[in-house]
Amino acid sequence: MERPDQKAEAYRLEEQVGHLLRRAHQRATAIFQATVGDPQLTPTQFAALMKLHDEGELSQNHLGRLTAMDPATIQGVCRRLTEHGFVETRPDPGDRRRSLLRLTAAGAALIDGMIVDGRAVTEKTLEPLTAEERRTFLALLQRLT
Amino acid sequence: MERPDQKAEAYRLEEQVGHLLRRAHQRATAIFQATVGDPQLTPTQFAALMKLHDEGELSQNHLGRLTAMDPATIQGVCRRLTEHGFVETRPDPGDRRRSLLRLTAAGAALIDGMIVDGRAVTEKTLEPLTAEERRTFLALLQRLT
DNA sequence: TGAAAATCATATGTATACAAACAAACTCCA
DNA sequence: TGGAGTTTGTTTGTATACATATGATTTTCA
Repeated sequence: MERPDQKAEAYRLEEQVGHLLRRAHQRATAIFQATVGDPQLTPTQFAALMKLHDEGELSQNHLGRLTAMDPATIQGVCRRLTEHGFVETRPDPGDRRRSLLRLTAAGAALIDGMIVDGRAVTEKTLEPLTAEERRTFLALLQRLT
Repeated sequence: MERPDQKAEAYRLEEQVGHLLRRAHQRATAIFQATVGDPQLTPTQFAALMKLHDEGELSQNHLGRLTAMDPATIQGVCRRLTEHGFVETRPDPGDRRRSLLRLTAAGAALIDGMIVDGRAVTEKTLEPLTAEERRTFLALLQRLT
């Protein structure tokens, strides 16, 4: 005799973590774009500028590690940020493989004014949850990375 | 006098929901690819096949809504699934704008064998959490979509 | 020291993801 | 009924995201 709880449980796409994470990420990105209406800045570009703001000069791959982008991805992000004039490079004097990336004056001004927007994005994204639920959720989410 | 909790709190990228969701989604995708070693099937392709398995024939945009993909995205996914022989189409007899999508025999066989893998992906992705934490996390995550 | 291994940045190819624009077909309702 | 508005699917363009390959450089260690 099969026990009821041993029977094949339906596979519901809507309950799979991967699918839910994908949708939650889509929503967070949409909120970012709607909130940071000003420039054509994406979440990953914002993350890269923020890290350069905090850390100063960084090599491209190092910046990628700090923002969770692989070398191919961070390369494109940095190229576009450079084209837009928010970032500039100079050769690393101690390692001829590397270039050091840093914010331009325009990039620094942009990111300074956007920290407020960044907080608003997080606030709006977590809006469906209470303060305690937010803490719980963020703590659990951090353990899944 | 400023109260300590009123002072400007540092903006830490590592604590922003959007960034954490992006990283958690990256991890879930990587676990999917490592677990479903068999074919070159992506998470979104898997989701589309699963919905066609559950719902039978669907129009392309309808399938997109059920799997959280916009018309341009689901178009590419369906084109590749058709090219790989997992999906086929016929004209909708009642609406000349639409085509009806359905699984081929190969597609049905593939998805039947992959439901087990799907469960394993969810299991591995949630592995850092206890059973109760998983329930809590999934409940909160569902409310953020 | 000198060869093997690792790292850096780049390049190519594939796959989401979405905005915007479009033509064809359908629905709604005045 | 007939036109306005909507829906369907496609196309173009931009931006992640990653596997894989490559050449230049640096590090490691036998």
